[in-house]
Amino acid sequence: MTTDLQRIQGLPTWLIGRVAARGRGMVADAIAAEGLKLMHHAVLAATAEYGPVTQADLGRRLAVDPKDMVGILNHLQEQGLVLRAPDPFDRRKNAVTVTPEGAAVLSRCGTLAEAANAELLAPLTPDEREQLIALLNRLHKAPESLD
Amino acid sequence: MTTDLQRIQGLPTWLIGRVAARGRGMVADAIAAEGLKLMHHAVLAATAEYGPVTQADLGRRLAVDPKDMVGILNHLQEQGLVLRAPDPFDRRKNAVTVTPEGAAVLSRCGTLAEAANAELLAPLTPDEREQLIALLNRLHKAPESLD
DNA sequence: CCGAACTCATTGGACATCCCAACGATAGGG
DNA sequence: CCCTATCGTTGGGATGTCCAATGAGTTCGG
Repeated sequence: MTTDLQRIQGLPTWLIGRVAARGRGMVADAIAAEGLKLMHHAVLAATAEYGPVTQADLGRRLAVDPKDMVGILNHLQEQGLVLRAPDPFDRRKNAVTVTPEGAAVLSRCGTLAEAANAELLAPLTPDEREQLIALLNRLHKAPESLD
Repeated sequence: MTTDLQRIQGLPTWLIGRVAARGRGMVADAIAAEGLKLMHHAVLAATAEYGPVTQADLGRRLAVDPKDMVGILNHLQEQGLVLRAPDPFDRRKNAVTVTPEGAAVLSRCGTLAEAANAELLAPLTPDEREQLIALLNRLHKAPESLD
């Protein structure tokens, strides 16, 4: 007999949620050594990639609420990792850029995050890790054609 | 050249987190039709499985904070889906049981949740779905021997 | 040129989750 | 009969996600 609980806990969404929560915690612990939270790390990386970029743009690319983006950038700015400068061509916008120190922190955090990922995937063989990533990529890229 | 952003967004933890968030939302939307939240559904299912069970037991099994368990059970009880009766053998405890209506809602929610899961995994073949579940199970069962 | 509609950054609040700490009532072991 | 532990409950705080609204500024149609 299959119970309702087993029915739920055997569901892929439940399983994925559990693994995601654990991985999230592991990466968060890892990059905490650099004083960054998960989203701070992502925002910093996106800022580095897209050069001078507006907050609204960052929010859209990372699916972060504008309100939360304000707080994240405040924190990053207080740590001297990013700069907010008024855009001379559109005075509504802030042009966000990465400082040299921000780039250095970003580089170190990337390494820490990769180490945490390796630890999470430790039970799998290299082949299996590629399988997992490939499967997840198909589930991720399926709905959102533009990202 | 690989940017820091791509470095992060290609990480398994990032992918899993995105897929988990989407799956969570899909299941939540599905069972919202029955007036239940995710945790309410899980608690209801655990209550159905373990028969008369104490709140503390439910909390331990589902890793839910006792404080939050109070609120969840209050809500379920207001909807007439569970009953809290004093345990005659240990008057500290509440024996939580599922009402017939709770069992009916639970059954319908299980079907809805499975439909949402099927939608999430639609891009994969049946074989690939089994692969994914097997890989996730190994990542999930690795750390916690008792669950 | 002017107003309507939009975008931008920011603020406010609603909720869920998680952690820590207490409390009165009750149970069990020494 | 104490001492310790557990149970349900209440309280507070920290964090993360989401939706609504505001004032400043921009764009576009008429």
